[in-house]
Amino acid sequence: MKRGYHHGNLRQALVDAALRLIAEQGPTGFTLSEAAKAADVTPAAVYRHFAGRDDLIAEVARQGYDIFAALMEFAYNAGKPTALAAFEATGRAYLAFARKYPGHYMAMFESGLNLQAHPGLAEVAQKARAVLEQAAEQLSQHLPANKRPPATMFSAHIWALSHGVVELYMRGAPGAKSPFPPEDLLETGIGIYLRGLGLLPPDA
Amino acid sequence: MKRGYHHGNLRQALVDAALRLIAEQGPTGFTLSEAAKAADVTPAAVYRHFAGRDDLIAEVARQGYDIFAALMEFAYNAGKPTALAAFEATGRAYLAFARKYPGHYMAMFESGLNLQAHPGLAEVAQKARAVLEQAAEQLSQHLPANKRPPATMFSAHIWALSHGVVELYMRGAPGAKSPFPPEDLLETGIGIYLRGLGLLPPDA
DNA sequence: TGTACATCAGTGAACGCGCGTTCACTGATGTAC
DNA sequence: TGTACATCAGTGAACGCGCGTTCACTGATGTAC
Repeated sequence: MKRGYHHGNLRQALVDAALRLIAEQGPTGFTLSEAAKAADVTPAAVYRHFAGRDDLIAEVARQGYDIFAALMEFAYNAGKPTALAAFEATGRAYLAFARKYPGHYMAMFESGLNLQAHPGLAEVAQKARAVLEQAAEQLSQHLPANKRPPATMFSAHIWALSHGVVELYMRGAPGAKSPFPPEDLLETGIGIYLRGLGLLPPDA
Repeated sequence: MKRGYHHGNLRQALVDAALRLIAEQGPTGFTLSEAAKAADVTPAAVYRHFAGRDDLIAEVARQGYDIFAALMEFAYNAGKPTALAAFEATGRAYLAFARKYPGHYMAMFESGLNLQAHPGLAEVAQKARAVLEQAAEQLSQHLPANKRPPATMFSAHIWALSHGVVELYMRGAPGAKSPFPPEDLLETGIGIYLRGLGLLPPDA
């Protein structure tokens, strides 16, 4: 494990330590000093790689959005050629991401950091959002134009439902336990929603 | 404003100060010392009325659940005799509560406090939840028994959607701005969902 | 291959700060007579 | 109504702590010759 005086890749080691700490204690419980200690390094060393605490969290979020966008993109492509299958796959991918990358997810959605304040963060966040919007756009082509809701509203509904399921039913949740597996909850919820749009047969 | 040496109702004054601070800075940014200062009192005085910082937050949440349950109950009753109207009214009430009582809302859903750790908190939370579940139960009576989802799943969907809308589209949101008014987003989302359940005509 | 030197990643000590919490206290308030 | 006294809400000082951040430094690494 001895890597000599210089660390080798301290920057990413700090990100990884931050990820673990954020997943364990939430983004606000996370401290720069702890992350430094976890990486076997003095707190001051962090400043060789990041402007400060917020900048480290922002980098975690940035990597999160990257992974997230890639995952959504992959799910979307895997679901093609059916617009419906592609759309449903992105919904599942949302939850899978939240489960598999809790530290990233928290840094992205629960740290309260300002997307505009960190260069590049807003763009990569928008890129992730765009995948879902594209899936919604394609799917809404299957609706008669007159009763077609805007695709952005469409995807906002799904995004909100997914986020709500994660926050309320996937976390160790405040005291209560989930009545249903989050995955089932989202799956059925999206199913009912799509039926309501006329994209699934009423008796499916 | 002089109320003499004794404060009069310091307990509630501290709760009110906490509410304002939590609404402004989030539940984790909130400090006991600031709350004390806002109530024109020494930090130590807080300990005459609360066991500590967490206990004060818990009391804010407790009062929040009380108001929340009352609001939901009122909306539910005002929507009767139609099960559908009653149900939709509770959805609107959820958002109205989040908007009108942001400090309470944050203490309840974003402070990460353990419902079980504070006596009475779990009960009052359950009471609030029960109102929505009751509305869902009644509404699901209008569905053929064979294709009726469990009412708890039903209400979980609506709860998740509502919470997601609040977190993602009602807050000053991380950098982005909402594409739609949150109220519209929830209204249309619930509408589509109910149509999917067969509780609204397909062309409504 | 060997030497001199520049670079710069990480050190270690220190800082000022605000936090939650404790403690012995004081003096306004309420009550008993 | 007046006096003596018990209560207890709020004071003020102090504590230990961990935080984010700064600074002059050191010594391992990489490069030029």
